[in-house]
Amino acid sequence: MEAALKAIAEPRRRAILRLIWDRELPAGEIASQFDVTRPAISQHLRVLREADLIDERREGTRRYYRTRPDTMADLRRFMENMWDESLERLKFAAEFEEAKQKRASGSPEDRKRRIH
Amino acid sequence: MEAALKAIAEPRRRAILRLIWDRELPAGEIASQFDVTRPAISQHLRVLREADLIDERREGTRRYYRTRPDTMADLRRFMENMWDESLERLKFAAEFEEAKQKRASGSPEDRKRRIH
DNA sequence: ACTTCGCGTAAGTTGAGACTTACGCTTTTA
DNA sequence: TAAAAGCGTAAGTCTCAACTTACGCGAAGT
Repeated sequence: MEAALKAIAEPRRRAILRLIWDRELPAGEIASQFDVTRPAISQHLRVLREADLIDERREGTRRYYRTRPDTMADLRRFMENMWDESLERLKFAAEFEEAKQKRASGSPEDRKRRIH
Repeated sequence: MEAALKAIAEPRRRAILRLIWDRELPAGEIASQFDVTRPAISQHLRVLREADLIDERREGTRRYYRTRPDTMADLRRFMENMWDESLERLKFAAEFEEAKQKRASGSPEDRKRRIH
């Protein structure tokens, strides 16, 4: 997950992922879409593969790559969880503040505490 | 958006975001939660602020920070869009393949093309 | 006014990462 | 079996980023 996050933080790797989302493509054809050398793309493909973001299939001398939907789904879920957690904690914090307000308006002790 | 993605790719910055999700905290208290020096945290806070992921409020000599829910929501939407696009393209590719199959089983020309 | 507090910033170091060129490996083809 | 195709890997360069220590700055206390 950590590896996947860092992998998609790189714009060129996101472009590669988009390129092989709906179809598998040999490394050479992927590289031909970019203005960097083939080894550079090969190294990007390695990063993506080690993050489980793409599959590799060898056929003769060619290597076909394709984006893995399941890991992409994990990534999406991770962001959703991050968001849901934040919402829950916000709700919790709001309730706590409300309770504090009530206590404060009731007791003089709390009123004093609120000053400082 | 690019900046936000790179910002959350760093584990320590995600930890900071979680720390100030439901409450604002002065820089010093944030730094005290980690085993790196205060300037290091200060620099992380700068990255997060420039990515619009946190808000800064100055009060006297203190600076209070808090996570911005709206930018976090943008980030979540970005991942969802990435995912939705992939689904659409997969569906499109599947329909195309199906059509190709039908044509192939009908015409001898296509059958020959399919071999190679 | 002087000091202390709570910070950010400057400058330097170190390691990671995005590239390049050179090379080597495996599979197909002549 | 020799050559070519289609790759990955090694090694080196350069930029960036995550730290460190040293310093500076404005606000608050004394």
